[in-house]
Amino acid sequence: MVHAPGEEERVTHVDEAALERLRTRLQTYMVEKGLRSTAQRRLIIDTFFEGAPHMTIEELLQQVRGVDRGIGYATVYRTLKLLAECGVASERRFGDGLSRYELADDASSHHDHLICLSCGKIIEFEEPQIEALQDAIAEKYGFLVTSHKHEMYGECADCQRTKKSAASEGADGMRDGA
Amino acid sequence: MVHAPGEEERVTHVDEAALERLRTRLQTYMVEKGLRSTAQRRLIIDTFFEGAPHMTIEELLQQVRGVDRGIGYATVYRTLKLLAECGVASERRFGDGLSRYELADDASSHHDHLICLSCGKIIEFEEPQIEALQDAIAEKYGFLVTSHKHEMYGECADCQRTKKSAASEGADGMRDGA
DNA sequence: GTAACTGCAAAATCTTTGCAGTTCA
DNA sequence: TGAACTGCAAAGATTTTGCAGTTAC
Repeated sequence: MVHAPGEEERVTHVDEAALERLRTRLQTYMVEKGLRSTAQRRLIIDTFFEGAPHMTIEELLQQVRGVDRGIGYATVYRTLKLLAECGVASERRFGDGLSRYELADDASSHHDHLICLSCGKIIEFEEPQIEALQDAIAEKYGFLVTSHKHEMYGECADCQRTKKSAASEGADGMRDGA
Repeated sequence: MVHAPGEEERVTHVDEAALERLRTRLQTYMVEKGLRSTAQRRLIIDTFFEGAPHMTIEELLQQVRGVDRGIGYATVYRTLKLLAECGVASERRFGDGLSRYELADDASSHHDHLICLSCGKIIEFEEPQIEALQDAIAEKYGFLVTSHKHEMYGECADCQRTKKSAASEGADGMRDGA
């Protein structure tokens, strides 16, 4: 769980029932398509379900390699692609060039992101009024929305604080530095 | 201008005064940093300022090569990076793995995007109420927002219509074809 | 038994960088 | 003149793919 230390933890209370639903969906999909359950897949999938909310491929790989040293990039890529295909996971990119995956919105509720460009922290938020306005806009354009992405980039409270105290350390009793 | 044919064209009325401001900002930045104005840069920059709203690097390169066959990828990349550095352009990624650039928000007004996954069309929209809600959320988390991204993915009105008529063609007496 | 899966390494993309020659100021 | 710029090609980074061997069903 990578959440803002001082912040109350919003939104990421994963709903157990929804998690079960996702696992069932995956199960069904795999049976339908004649896909197999291998040790590697189980490990990757479990790690993904239980791990931090916005893991990169790299992070996930490192984590599964902690259990099974021999797992390769390709298997992780292929497995996450499988999860995305059946709607259990969504791929997200936050502009740092890395792909991250998160559980589909059924499990954690509908949410969007605040991303700190200083420390990389990702905070989730939820705002029903924004969702409502979005729907209105889509309707106005006759657009059928299947997914959306709403991200705000900037500096989190902690980093602002750190920067400010670093600045005042620099000299003496002066005020805020630019 | 890549806009929905039937749609009223929103937002992309570029404000000439703002455009001038951006050119001035660029000019100032280049002088400050001791950067030079070369024929290639001028061509790329003009093409970018006058071209379609969300060009990819590839598209921009093709367009400038129409004028000067010898321009290389690296120069386009470097020039757009320069524009982004001085706040004249912003890089955007819409999930197809390509970088696109658009003029900074000073020129066209604050806006966000509807992206059609069927035909790739990008529609811009503007919704002050959403901006206001965003600000409220950022404040709640003590977050200092420097930029944001709000995208809705789905199927545009045209593509829905096309798909529907394709479906009814399959059967009997259908109506309008796209 | 066989079709799906795995790991590896090679390939494919997109973007950045190093270099030698060119050009703006 | 000389630092900045350009084009090319090589290098990087991330993701995908081909293949030969392995394994689930």
